[in-house]
Amino acid sequence: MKIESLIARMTVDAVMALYGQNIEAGQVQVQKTKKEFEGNLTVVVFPFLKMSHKGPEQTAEEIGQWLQDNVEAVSSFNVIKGFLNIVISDSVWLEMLSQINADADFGMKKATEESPLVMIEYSSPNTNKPLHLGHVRNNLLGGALANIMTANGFRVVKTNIVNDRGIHICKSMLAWLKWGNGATPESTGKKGDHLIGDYYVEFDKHFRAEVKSLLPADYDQLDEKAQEEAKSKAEKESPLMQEAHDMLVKWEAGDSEVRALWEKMNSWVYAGFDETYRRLGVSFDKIYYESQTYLEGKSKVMEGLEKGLFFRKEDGSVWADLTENGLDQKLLLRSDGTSVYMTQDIGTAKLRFQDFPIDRMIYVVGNEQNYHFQVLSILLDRLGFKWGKDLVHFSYGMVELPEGKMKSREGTVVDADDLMDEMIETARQTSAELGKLDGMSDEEVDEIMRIVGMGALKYFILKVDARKNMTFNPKESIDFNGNTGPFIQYTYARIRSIMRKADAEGLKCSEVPSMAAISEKETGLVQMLNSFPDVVSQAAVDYNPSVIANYCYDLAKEFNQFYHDFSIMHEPDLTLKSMRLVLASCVGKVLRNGMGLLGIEMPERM
RNA sequence: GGUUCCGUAGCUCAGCUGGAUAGAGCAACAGCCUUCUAAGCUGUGGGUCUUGGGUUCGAAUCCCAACGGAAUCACCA
Repeated sequence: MKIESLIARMTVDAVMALYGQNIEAGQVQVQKTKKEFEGNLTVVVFPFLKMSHKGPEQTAEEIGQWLQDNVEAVSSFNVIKGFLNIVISDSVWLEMLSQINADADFGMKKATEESPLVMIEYSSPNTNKPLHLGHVRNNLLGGALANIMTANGFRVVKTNIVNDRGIHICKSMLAWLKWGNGATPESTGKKGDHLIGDYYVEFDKHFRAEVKSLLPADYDQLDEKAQEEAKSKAEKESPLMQEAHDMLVKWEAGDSEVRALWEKMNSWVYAGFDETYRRLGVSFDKIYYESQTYLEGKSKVMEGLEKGLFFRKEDGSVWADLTENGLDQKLLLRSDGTSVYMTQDIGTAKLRFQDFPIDRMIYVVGNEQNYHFQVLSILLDRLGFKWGKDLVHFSYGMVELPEGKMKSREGTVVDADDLMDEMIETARQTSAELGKLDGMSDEEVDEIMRIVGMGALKYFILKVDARKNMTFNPKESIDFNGNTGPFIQYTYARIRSIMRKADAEGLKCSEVPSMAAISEKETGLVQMLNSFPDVVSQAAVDYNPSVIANYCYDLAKEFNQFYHDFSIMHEPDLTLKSMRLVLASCVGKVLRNGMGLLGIEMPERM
């Protein structure tokens, strides 16, 4: 049993024995004792004053005395105001450490056949542009969440819905045909997704020039409203846009030439995405493509229409009435019968449910789509999906630049590949300045700099609460000091260094000596380690990887102070030395496990 | 205007199932490399937790209101 629960339960007994009152264990507040006071655990006694009819000090004194007399684990206590600080005996800590040490997968639960099946959707890119910083946050959160759910004993299916059809793809295709001169990733040496992205930009450039030329001569003299109308008219008349639309129509009709080009260009993009995913360290168990799911949604909506769940307007469009849910009416099929975004998500849900017995569905999608998922949840529930009502929209905040949102028009979009390259390069420079690279082979340097650079990037993004918008300043490159990934990696590398030295001396750290004297600093570390499983489960309950990141930082920080105050390898007392080796080894293990959940690798040296 | 989210140190963020003197990092300043890796450690300065009410023995945390910011409310995806 956990030591906190034990104390809470024994406090219940104490209140019964002393005051004859029955309370629940849940009513007892047991918390970690603050650093400046002596003790390991603190019981807040204010809630019991009504039962004891005595002052806080006296009540705490009585309960403390009872606990010390009746509970073996309690070795002493002290009272400050209404706070009962309890000192837990050394043997309890040593036993706890021994258990943590014995469990290689400490904090990780295993799934069984009966475990609930959770499907997590993340990434969900469009195939007309390369991935940017916003996608990086999405992918890292999605990947981390998948790890966290797995560590909590769920069966997890990671999925990706690729938006591979639509007008935006046609724009890229058209631009490539017109101005591409047959360029390929091979001929240009460019990643496929970047190549396609360039033609998307190219289209936009020509398109805007064309629109400008189509504007009436007196455009500048018009008032704002008239300007807007004129612009919208010009955009519709634009031959380029018409061509793109024609291409989309051909695509829908299955025109073999258009389809062949579409497939060729998409395959370039996928090759590019795969490389970015590989570097980010994320993967998927099942990928869906909108080109394969968008028709499914239509049939599902028609099914709902027949059942009377939806209604048809005079112009032929199909709607859902959500007024009883406090929302508006929502379009599901256009008057021309084509599907909208919502329809596609319904279709995707249908296919997923056919493919897997899903118990819970988590969508990792930005908070700009909160309304969409509120509606989707209601619609899926009406259509009879058992997880529809409780679908989880893991809604994360936007990544903003100091001057505001990223805008592709202004060229302020932070590209994912560039960012990773920069992080690794910065890691290399920093390391070289610190003289860390001496005596390492080129391969070793490459590998460690990749781990450190990516660790800095991932930690930077995952340490902040997923729900909040975050600011990224490209000019001030991501830090390597303080509350950062590299700090935690560095702490780990030092622990590994100690382990190598111990190994060279022939010391084993498999067992905890039962009689070692353990200091307050050490019990603090053991207590922290022991709370790791709670942190992991809290991260899953709140859908928030940041609690793990912040926990790892706290643990690493605490160990660094310990490392500074105590010498492990120079400790003459062998019992103490052996206990500290186990402690260091456990800290290393928990740091590796915790950071592993965030998808952050740990270097053996750095 | 409706809905949702956010407002904590100069900056970036923790803390939020109510508990002790609100914590880190960055930036500034002062120390520490004969000691297991100084990407580290120690210290100093920096706060009306947006504001005003309410509940409570006790509120950054819960409730209400105001102010400020973001997102969304498309026959876009």
